[in-house]
Amino acid sequence: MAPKRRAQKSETEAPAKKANSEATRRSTRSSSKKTNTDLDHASTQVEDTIKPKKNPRKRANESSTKTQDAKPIPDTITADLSEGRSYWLMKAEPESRLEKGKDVKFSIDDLVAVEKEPWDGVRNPTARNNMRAMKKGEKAFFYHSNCKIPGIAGIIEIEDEHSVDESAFDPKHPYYDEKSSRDNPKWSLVHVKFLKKLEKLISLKELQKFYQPGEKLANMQVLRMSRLSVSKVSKQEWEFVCRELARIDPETLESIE
DNA sequence: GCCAACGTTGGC
DNA sequence: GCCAACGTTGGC
Repeated sequence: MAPKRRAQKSETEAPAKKANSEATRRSTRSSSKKTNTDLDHASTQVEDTIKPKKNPRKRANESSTKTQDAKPIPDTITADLSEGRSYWLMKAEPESRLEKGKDVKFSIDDLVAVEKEPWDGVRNPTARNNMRAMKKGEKAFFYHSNCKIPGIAGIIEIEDEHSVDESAFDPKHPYYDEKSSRDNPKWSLVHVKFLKKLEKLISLKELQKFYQPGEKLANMQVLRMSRLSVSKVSKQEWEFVCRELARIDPETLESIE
C-alpha cells in the first residue's frame, strides 16, 4: 500500500496497496482535484500532530492571520515560509499481507518502479492531518514496518499535495470507510515519488538508541507514537538521520534537498 | 465531556 | 502469537 497503514476499524480499511496500486493510482489521479471539503480542512490540522488527542481543530490559519494582520504579508515572508520546510516519515509494509483478499505489500523497491504513488489508506486522523500539512517538494523517510527488520529504508518526495482519498468510498476496497462519502470526505492522501534508497536500512533499534533525554532523537514523533503511520520529523532529526546514521554524503544530500 | 470497554497497531 | 500503547466508541 502505499499506505500504507492499517486502518483503525475492523478490517474495513486495511491498507492494501500494491496489488491495486495501478488501478488506485489511476482512479485517484483522475479524481484528484481537491474538493472544497478537503481544502477546507487543510489548514486545520497541523496541531493535531503535537497533541494527538481528540479533536484539536482550531484553525491554524486564523490565529496566525490574526497575529499578523497588523501588516500585510510581504513576499519575503512567503519565501521564508516556503523554506520552512517540514520533513516527514511514512510507513508502509514491505512484506506480503492480505487484507480483504488483497496484498498490502509496498516497499521502497515497489516505489522505484512507479512514477508516483498515491499514499492512500491512511485511516488515522493524526496521520491524515500530517499529510494535509505536507507541501509539494517536501521530503519524507520511507519506513518499513510490520516486518522482520523495521526501519527507515529510503527517502521520498511529496509530489502532489493532499486530495481526497477515494479508496474510502468503495465498499470492496480494503480501506473502505462507510463514514466517508463524496459529499463529506473524511480521508486524504498525497502522492509521493521515489528519491533514494538507503544503502543500508536504519533499523528501529538503531533509531531507538537515540531516543533518550538529551539525545538527537529524544522527541521524534514516530518513536513517541509508535503506531502513527505518518509522522513529522524535525529538521534536526532529519539531518541527524541523513548525515550520522544514513551517512549520506553532503553532495548527495544537497542534490536531494 | 468523561471514561471504561474495546479494537488496532506493530514491535518483539 | 503476545501484549503494550493508544485510538475509538458509546453510555452516562
